[in-house]
Amino acid sequence: MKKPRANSRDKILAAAADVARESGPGNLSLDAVAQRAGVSKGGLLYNFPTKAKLMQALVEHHLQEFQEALETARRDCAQGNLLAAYVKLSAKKFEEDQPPSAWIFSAIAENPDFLAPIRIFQRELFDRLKAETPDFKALLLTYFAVEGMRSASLFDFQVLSEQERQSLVSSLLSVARGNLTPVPAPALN
Amino acid sequence: MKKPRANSRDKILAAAADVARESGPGNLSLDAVAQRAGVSKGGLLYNFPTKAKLMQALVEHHLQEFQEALETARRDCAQGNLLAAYVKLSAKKFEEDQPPSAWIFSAIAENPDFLAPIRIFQRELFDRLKAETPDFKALLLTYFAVEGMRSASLFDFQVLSEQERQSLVSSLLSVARGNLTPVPAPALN
DNA sequence: TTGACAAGACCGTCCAGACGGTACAGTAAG
DNA sequence: CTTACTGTACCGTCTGGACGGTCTTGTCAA
Repeated sequence: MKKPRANSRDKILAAAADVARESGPGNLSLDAVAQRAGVSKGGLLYNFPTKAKLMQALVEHHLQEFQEALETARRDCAQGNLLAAYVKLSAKKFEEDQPPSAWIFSAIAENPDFLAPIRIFQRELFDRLKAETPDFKALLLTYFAVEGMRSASLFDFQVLSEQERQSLVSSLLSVARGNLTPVPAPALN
Repeated sequence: MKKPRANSRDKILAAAADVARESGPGNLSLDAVAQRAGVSKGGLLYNFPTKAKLMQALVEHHLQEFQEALETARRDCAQGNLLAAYVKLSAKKFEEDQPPSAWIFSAIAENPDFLAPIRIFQRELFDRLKAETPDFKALLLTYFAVEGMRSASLFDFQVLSEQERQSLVSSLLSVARGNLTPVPAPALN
């Protein structure tokens, strides 16, 4: 709880993600992470006493970040439409050239149980969407199409052109806003 | 040309998938695979001279299998609708309780380049779909929703109930068959 | 028919290197 | 004095894979 020299934890987390991307998810070694973070191995193990803890922190850090971004995006979104915010935020992430995604595979390789927090997150998010979205079928379509795009970006399948992707995103947004199918009432806040 | 004792290659491939699922994708060792396949390590290395070759074979085997299943599904499908066949085949795979998917993570952990054949496959499939599907927007929606479901099944995110999944699949099928918007009417067939 | 030979298919062992983690002494800052 | 490290040395384990030997099967001349 005292002050770290510089914020070592965050540096290490970022370094871990970098190493995973550059050396491949299966070659994430503690030595490499320490070196990359500009930290001694002792220092690394001081912050994360075990590799598993590092992975766990990586997952939790990412989830927290996404959560906050989602809340922000929602505020910026018309009528606080959660589904639309989700689509928009996800689309923005897919545009980034350097997907910081490889670390996930490292975590899975280390131990598939590290997916559990993500599972919970995903489930809760979907439940919220279910509660807030009037047209359930539209939700299903939109949500899974977004997940499909996420999957494509994760595995680096570049199937769509820039143009096509934008077209898809705007389709999704209009479905999310309830335009494609007859909708009983606009989402109330 | 010559006769293998029993079909060792296939046994090894299956064993590798099993071990990946049971021991975790990061713990796929040659010894474990050999033991599981009822083959000595030497015998394993004879069939697949390196671990990388094993992984490659795993990927190619799977791709070939999927390709054949898709062609079959298409023949069984009304009007040879490729998109509908794709939806149906994928939906069938998602229903299987025991997703043989973990081996993919092993391959990625070993070397992310093993995704390349899958990328090519995906791209070619999408091009075929593009050529054969009149409504491009409907294709985008359907294709990525299917990929989203595949992703969910791969990571074992069980967000949907049985009922909900069937509802989504039938929505997708009706979109695939050329009904412009997702339709509330129950799909036949 | 038989025996010799070659090649294919597989076994079992050994090893060098990598990796996670420990231990511990030192040190700069607050 | 405590916190937050650095740096070095070290240990035990696991793993890919090289290697040499063995068993099986097919071929073909005598």
